[in-house]
Amino acid sequence: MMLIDDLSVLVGEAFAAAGLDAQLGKVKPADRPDLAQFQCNGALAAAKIARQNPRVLAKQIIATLDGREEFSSLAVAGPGFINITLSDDYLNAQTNQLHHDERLGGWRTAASEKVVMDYGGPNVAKPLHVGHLRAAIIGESLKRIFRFAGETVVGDVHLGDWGLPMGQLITELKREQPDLIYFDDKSEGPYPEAPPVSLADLERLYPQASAACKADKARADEARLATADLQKGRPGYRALWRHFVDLSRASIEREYSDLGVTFDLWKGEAHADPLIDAMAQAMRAKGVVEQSDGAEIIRVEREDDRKEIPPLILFKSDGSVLYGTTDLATIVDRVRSEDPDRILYVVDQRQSLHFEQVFRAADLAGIFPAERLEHIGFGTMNGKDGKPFKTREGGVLKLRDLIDLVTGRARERLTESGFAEGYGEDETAVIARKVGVAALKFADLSNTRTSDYIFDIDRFTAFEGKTGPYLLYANVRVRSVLAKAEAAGAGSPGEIIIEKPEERDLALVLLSFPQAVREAHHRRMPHILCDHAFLLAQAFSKFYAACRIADEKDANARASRLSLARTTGEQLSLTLDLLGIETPDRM
RNA sequence: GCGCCCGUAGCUCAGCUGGAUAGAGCGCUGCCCUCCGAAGGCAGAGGCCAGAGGUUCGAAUCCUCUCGGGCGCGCCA
Repeated sequence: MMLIDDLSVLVGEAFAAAGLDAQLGKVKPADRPDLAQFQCNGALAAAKIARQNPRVLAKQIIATLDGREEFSSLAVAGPGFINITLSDDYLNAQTNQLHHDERLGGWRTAASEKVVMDYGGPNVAKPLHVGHLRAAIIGESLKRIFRFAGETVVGDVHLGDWGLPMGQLITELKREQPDLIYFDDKSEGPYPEAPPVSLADLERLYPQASAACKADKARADEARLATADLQKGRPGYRALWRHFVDLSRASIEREYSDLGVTFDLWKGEAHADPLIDAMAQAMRAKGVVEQSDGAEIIRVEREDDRKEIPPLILFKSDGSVLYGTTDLATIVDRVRSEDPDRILYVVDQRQSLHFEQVFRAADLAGIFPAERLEHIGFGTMNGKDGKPFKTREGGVLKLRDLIDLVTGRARERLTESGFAEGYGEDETAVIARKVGVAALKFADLSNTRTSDYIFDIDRFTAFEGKTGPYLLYANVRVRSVLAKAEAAGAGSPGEIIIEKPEERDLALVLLSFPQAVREAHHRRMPHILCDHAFLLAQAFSKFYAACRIADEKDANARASRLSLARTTGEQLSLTLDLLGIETPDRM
């Protein structure tokens, strides 16, 4: 069910009856809510094609529709807009239907697909930082939206566990503890079960190594060599690497989980490694691989390219692989183990050229069709100076610190407002975390996915206005009023009969939910659902301010409003859930 | 150099498959709790949609150019 489609069909039939394209009957919410609820601009377009007066055409369309029970008013306005207002009977019927729908009107795709979604990309030995935030929360939301829309989704973290950083770690550790058995080139194991380092060591070693390699070419070469050895299977290095990965994974998983982000697969670049040789063989046999300066490359440029697309390097001149190679092999792995219809990469927009190369190479090699590989790029989080965000000390802000910060602010706010009085320490802590994380996620998700935005800590921890906490607050008030009604024996929710303008507006927002889901899914844009959640919470707040609910004297009105409130609460929590935002029962 | 993205209210952002008076939040000025949670509601001030051309009955939206900002461009990930 989708109100706007039903209306479009009706109006489209009127256009068809006039000998015009039914597509012209497309109805959308009115730009001028003071004049109507919906509008159709088709007469203007039709007039252009048919070389007729748009107002005359619009009148003709209206004449066909006039008298239908769906409408209370149809009018021509301005140059030829058709303004549409629904009859309350029709609106009541639609709203009651939505109220009884298990999916609250939620849209579902007609052609369900199996989708692998890649929205992780954390690196071994590096704690998550704000740079991982967007991928994680946009990906988590898209996963939920896709699933709600009826797709089958497999989320994969795609751990960065196989590149040069691994060689850097190995060589750095070797400098500190050269006597470890892992570095003995005569040893083939077995190696100790316990890791030779702690997580803290790892997080210290990596930046140390990275800086050293940048400063000193010899160190960089050494790390490159170690990377190549690791990839070739040197036993000591493999054993050491296993420890690194295991240590990191546990910590990374915990941090994602604090954000409410989960993955179905915890594979990494290394999983694809064993597939590389056979893949390369097949590619060579297919004739898509060339030699160039000692490296093996795949040329992916095309005649009609507007820019130069560099070739994808399959093997470097020293024989080791790059992330393009592992990305390709990862597609091979995903095809084998998941057999997906589509693969989505939720990765920073700046990687777009890389993905273009990988997608083309995959297509050329017959691994997977490029049109079913999508780079869901997102904008960079910048500081107030417009450059990628850095802390005052110039470092990257760790996700853990950010979560602690917003949770702390939420906690302060909770105590000063007196909301959490008498809730007990455990519950208060849980609420503070939910409120803080909701603020964080909503602030990020409500930006258009593809655009860069300014990371402003005050905005991320704001609790008024268009924020996560405002939505949680609205949701909590719905629950609260319903609980009060029940406690007071106010009867149960009944048939929705709209009387006041605030009720009408709320109903219209409720009925726009399916569109929001369809649009968010179609464009892979969670911010569309953020807007819906905000509009819904706002419409509810106005309704709540204007109408008595639990203590309304008239029993029919009370039952109707209880239904409206309940439906609003359900749809609001559902929408928040699709955004990956947890809702406390009270706060 | 080539290519991509962006420039909308004091600030942060929507709107961009062309359509009426360009929206929201924050901030600012007022008002509203003897009434279901004021993290709320109501009202107000605030914009030549970077600039210049063009297409069109109609442009924030499409095209061209200019200015300003960001990003990417074969052996890092």
